[in-house]
Amino acid sequence: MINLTFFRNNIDAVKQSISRKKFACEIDLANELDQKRREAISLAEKARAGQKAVNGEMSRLSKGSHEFISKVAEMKELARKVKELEAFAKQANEEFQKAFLTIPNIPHDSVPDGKGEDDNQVVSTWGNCEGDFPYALPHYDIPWFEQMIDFPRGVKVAGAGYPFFLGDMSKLVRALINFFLDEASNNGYDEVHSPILVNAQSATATGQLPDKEGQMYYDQNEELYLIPTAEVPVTNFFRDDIIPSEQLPVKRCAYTPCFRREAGSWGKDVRGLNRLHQFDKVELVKWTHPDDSFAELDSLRLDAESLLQKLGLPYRVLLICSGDIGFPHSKQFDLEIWAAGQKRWLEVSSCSNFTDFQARRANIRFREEGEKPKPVHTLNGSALAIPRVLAGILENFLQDDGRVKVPECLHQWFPKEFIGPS
RNA sequence: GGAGAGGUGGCAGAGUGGUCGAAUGUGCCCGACUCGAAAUCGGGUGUGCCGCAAGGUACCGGGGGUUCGAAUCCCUCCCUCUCCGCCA
Repeated sequence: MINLTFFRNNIDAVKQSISRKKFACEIDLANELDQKRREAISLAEKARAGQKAVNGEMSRLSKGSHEFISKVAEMKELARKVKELEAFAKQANEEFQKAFLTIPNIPHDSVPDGKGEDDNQVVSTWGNCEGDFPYALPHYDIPWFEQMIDFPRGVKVAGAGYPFFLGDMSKLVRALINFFLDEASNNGYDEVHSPILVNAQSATATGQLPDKEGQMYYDQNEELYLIPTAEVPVTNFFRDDIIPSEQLPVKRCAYTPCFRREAGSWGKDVRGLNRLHQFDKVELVKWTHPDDSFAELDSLRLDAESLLQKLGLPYRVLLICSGDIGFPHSKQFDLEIWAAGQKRWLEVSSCSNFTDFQARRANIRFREEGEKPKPVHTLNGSALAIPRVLAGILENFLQDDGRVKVPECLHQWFPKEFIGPS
């Protein structure tokens, strides 16, 4: 959530900024409910103070005394009133909180205006983008593709979007995970292995709830969500914590499977590895001092970019426009690789600064010498999503002999020069 | 899954209906003593919300209830520990 004091004092500016985003929210209603809530709290607390004062007197009286007994009778009415006012204040507060929770984060000034993905800005490109790859094929059209990535068996066992990766392909997946994790460690991110189911409170803190309720798999028995990204459990590690300021920035990385129902988006771009219900991803997460978060976003993005450069995959960097940016995001960059077989861009990373939006929801704070605790800024980025990176490798590095050349940086974990039919 | 015990401030640990945001110890900070330190002594030491402020209010695992009044009694949920069962 955004800063309440700022919200109160800058309603018009907030309205203006948020109107740049695509999310509908009732700012006036929230503001109205805030005022209502404050009045209600004030009234309830005044009544309660009166009650407490009399109770203090009563505690000094002897229980059987006339004075005591008459006070009990007198206080019954006040007690009833206090209860009523407190219930009203509680309800007013809940109504406000609910409305306030639907207000998205304010986009940063550097975020360009735009209506949708067509208005995203290409910030930079690297490598042979949209260039000539003479032997490239869409990865799903490579003759031996289904020998190594078995979709029909996945359909039988689980459903569409849950393929098996077989033999060398499985090893290549593992090599990518190891490469990404080791690179992250080298860049100063501490590795964590996290839960892949989370409770509603965690999903709310990072902003998946209530915004993306229908996109997550849910276990009704345990009331747990399968994570759509490691961002959720990893960020929530510090929920309700105060991080000593000298520890900032905290940098962590995690490999997890990710689960997305992709409700509504099934039907387009679904072939092969482009969009799966379950996929592997290494995620980078940072908790930073508010003054440093945008600089940290740039370095986070560069950390992710360096992986693509080492893999030799051409890519472009998109600065996501206001109309396409996510709900809790302040600023967002996407990295898209050029998949030469499909002749299209594939998003393999999204690097974002959430400023204090998640930190307020999650109550993650830092404390500076002699100061009150303040919310940190949280950031995260994929580094990287594995199936689409794999798709890029298969398509771009396909040779005339039908085999795929494996990038050198993976040889430490995948000690073969080529992958293909055995 | 079953039976029992328990969840109090950074930590330890009292408190079983009233003056309790909460004894005491410990840790931490400031000061005194000291050349300096240790020891000792004195003082301080949570967070949120409402309020311009003074101040008020809330928080003893979460939620609900009883009562004029709840850390304390009742209900419920969660978690931890011990024993049993099951099991990677």
